[in-house]
Amino acid sequence: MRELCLPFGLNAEDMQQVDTLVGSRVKLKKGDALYRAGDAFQSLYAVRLGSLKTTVLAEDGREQVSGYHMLGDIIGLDGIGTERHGCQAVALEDTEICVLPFERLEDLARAVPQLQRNLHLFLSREISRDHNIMLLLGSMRAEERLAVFLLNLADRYRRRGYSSTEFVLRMTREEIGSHLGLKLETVSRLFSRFHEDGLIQVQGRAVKLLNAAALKELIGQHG
Amino acid sequence: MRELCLPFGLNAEDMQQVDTLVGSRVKLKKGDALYRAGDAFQSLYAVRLGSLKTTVLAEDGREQVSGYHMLGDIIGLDGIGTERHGCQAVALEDTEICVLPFERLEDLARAVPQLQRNLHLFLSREISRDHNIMLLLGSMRAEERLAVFLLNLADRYRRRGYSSTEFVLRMTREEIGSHLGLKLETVSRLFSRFHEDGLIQVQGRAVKLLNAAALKELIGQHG
DNA sequence: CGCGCCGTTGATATTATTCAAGACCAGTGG
DNA sequence: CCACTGGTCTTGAATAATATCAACGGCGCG
Repeated sequence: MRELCLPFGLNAEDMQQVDTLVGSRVKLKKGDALYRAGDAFQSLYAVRLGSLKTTVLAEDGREQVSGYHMLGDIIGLDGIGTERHGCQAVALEDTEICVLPFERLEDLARAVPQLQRNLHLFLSREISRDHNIMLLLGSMRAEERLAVFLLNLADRYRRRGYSSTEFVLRMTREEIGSHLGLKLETVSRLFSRFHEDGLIQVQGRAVKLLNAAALKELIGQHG
Repeated sequence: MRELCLPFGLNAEDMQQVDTLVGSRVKLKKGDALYRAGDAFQSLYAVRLGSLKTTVLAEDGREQVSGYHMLGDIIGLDGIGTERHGCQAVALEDTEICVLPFERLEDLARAVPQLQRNLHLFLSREISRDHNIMLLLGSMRAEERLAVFLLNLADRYRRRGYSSTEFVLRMTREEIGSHLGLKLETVSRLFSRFHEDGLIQVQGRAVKLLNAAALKELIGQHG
């Protein structure tokens, strides 16, 4: 956990300080909201166990999954600027969260340069991540989008020490579609097609990547 | 400028410190790159005059306009996490930039809480902005996208004291399309349609909003 | 004046959505 | 134990939205 999260690279002394930061732990059941759009922003949250989706809401009620978050991810970063959360975070399974009160985090960041650096890294990476999703949504075909999604997921599991070729999706087809700017039927069809083509094996939410190289090749083949 | 930018809300004393931060000024001509994808990250940049587009690059060479930036905007935020700029910034007209060396900015932010706060605000707002673009790209129809784009532009001009109803686009149809996930022909057709429908007046890049309310209504009407 | 880039518009093709029906699956209560 | 239910997933056929291809007009600049 430490390796992935904010305290990365801190010495023992600083670490002690950071330990005082963690306000509390929260346990969520599947479907519980960690925060909702419009809630006052007070804290960032680190995922300790389980996974969540975050969704952006449009004024007209439209909703889009903006991210899928697992162990070590920091969420709530978009709330800093607006004092209100602009999106919603909902647990996809039983999940545990560390609450990081943001004012204390800012105070501590002034005292501990490495922590400041890490905070900036996380903020900036979120921006890069979002840019990549924009690229995906704006210029990729449906097929490519799903391939990117699967490979990205595989990579994140790998980094956390899980199998990168075999995993169980925590999202429904609809949630995946919402994240990728596609309809659930399209996602379903693509899974079937990938399966037929021998790229993956799919049974409901259980996915096995059979030919990651071919999935990678798929990306970059414009319509 | 100060109102919009990082030093917002600082007292005179702190302001003096911040003044020492600005490393240098850069002048760009139309088409010049402020930085390119892959360049080492060292500084953030504040737009003093003119405008730029930033573009994300995919591995396969695909390119997408990720943002359009004007007076007071801070760009380069995505480079912090990766040590390399993940995107490219190109001037759309003659443009002047303040260079803000990031290490010094971090040092100063530890000393000046309000500056730290502002930096976090900018980072977080960029995230919110990106989430909104994701929503646009993932769930809006072409028509809605252009309406959002125009209204957003109008709002930004308004805040800067320019006319919010009459302005000259600095981007080509292709660049607008790239930003909105559309082809240039589609953008052109939409401009024509909005014109026919009396929503806007358009002549090349000169745009006049005739009925902003109707444009707003347009948003939220799903396919 | 001529060249190149930009923008417009039409006809056609493609892609993804919509609508619709049914299968599957887990949990629930009889 | 089984039928029932609601949510999820799959698949097909028809449809709508946007992309592609292509031609041309205009404008600015050397």
